[in-house]
Amino acid sequence: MTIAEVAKKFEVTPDTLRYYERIGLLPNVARTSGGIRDYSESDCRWVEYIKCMRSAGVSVETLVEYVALFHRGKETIPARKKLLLEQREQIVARIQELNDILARLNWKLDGYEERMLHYEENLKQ
Amino acid sequence: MTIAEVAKKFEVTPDTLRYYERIGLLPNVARTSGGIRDYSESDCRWVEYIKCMRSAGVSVETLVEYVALFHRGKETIPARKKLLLEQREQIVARIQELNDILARLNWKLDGYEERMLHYEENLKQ
DNA sequence: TATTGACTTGGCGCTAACTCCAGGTGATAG
DNA sequence: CTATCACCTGGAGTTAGCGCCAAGTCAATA
Repeated sequence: MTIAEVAKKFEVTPDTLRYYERIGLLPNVARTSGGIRDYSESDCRWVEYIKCMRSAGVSVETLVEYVALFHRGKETIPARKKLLLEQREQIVARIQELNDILARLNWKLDGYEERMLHYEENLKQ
Repeated sequence: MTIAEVAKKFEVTPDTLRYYERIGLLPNVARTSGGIRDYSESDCRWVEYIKCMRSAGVSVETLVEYVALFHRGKETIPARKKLLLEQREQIVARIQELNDILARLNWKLDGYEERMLHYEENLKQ
């Protein structure tokens, strides 16, 4: 697939794909004889995975580290698992935090319900 | 309270507090005769609220908008409520998104469990 | 009176993660 | 043959949200 096709499919810009390649997040993308990028199925799966993890707030730096470990082979499986576990913990903590804030926001919105009733009551007079 | 006291109490830097004031997020902070900031109880509640909403990912820009509405009085209550409802929706969506990613990460980690068992099995031989 | 030490302002610097641009190349359509 | 068009590279620019620093002021202490 060309860079434009991949970009469209996964809703990223070609610039972002080139950027990811430059920093080592998407290494080994094949080229045609003319030097044009030709993304494989595997590359696409990586793009999808990266998009997913990025949207979870995982930093590009961490993902670069993960990709680097992956390309060093089986011996890095424990290290990769450790990285994933850390990320999971962060996501769990983040969900907890957001739930707490959500509760607070709901409470605040209850207050607004009341105040709006008062306000509208005053308008009637 | 002085800026240093507020900063320590809410775990922000004095620079951040001055920054918030500059952009209109923390308006009307009183000053002593010498020109030194003197935070009121109300100011402190705002700082705490801002910290909370910022940690939920609400942008500084949105908070400035909310604060501006607040200072325009009761007539902006519906508008403020609308802002809060929008923020709630975003947080709910974010929690949903994170839960989905968490599920995927758990699934991936299951795969790592298996692979690590294989790997260790191979080491024994 | 002189020296701290916390505070003041204005403004430049910094990081992450892109985003854009100029100038150049290769394949294809007319 | 040339003109278009998508792609290439290297590098500079952008945005949010602060952080840092110099130079100056003020109140309290030695």
